[in-house]
Amino acid sequence: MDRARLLALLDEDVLLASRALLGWHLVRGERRARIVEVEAYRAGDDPACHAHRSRTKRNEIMFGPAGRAYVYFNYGCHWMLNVTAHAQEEAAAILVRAAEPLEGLERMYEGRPKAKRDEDLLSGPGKLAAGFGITGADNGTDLLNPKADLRLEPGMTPDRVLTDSRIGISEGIEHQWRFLDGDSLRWVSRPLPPR
DNA sequence: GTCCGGATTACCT
DNA sequence: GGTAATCCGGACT
Repeated sequence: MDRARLLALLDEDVLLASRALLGWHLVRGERRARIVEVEAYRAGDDPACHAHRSRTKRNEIMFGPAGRAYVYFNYGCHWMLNVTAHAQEEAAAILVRAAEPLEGLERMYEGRPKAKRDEDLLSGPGKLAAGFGITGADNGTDLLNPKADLRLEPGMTPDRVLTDSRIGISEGIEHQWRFLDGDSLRWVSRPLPPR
């Protein structure tokens, strides 16, 4: 999976792109982590998506090109990192929920001073943003540009992908649009429910 | 394991 | 001016 292939998937189908995004590396300076958990959101048939109701100042990045960072603040204390998908009217995004720290863990602990174990560093969307120092200033970054400060790089594709309902929403819970690397469950934001 | 406060943004009335 | 928001961390049991 190279950048061109991921970008094509982002333009075509946010659900396939979400699966494909698992295993990619999120890189900033000396910090590097492998994405192990994501969620898909899309405007057309998904009331949980910020772009479902209307285009606003907050969500307008989602209406632009695919592969950009959509960063927003919520609950008064947490930044969230999304990757935009689709194009133009078909607004969609992929929320990056958790990653396995690979390099630059000392820098991640600086952003997450209360973390006690490596598993606490990036195991949640707010934690991940804090560990990478992601804020609204990163909104709109082209994550597939190899020269970008914050970017995506190809990594090891998971052998098996698990699905679940998305977390923290009230509508659209019937969709199994949470995707996890089945062999990296120690790094995810919350365990899968028993089934 | 469960509960509960947090403190900002931007959308809406 | 009100409120809801793709949640986290600390304090408990």
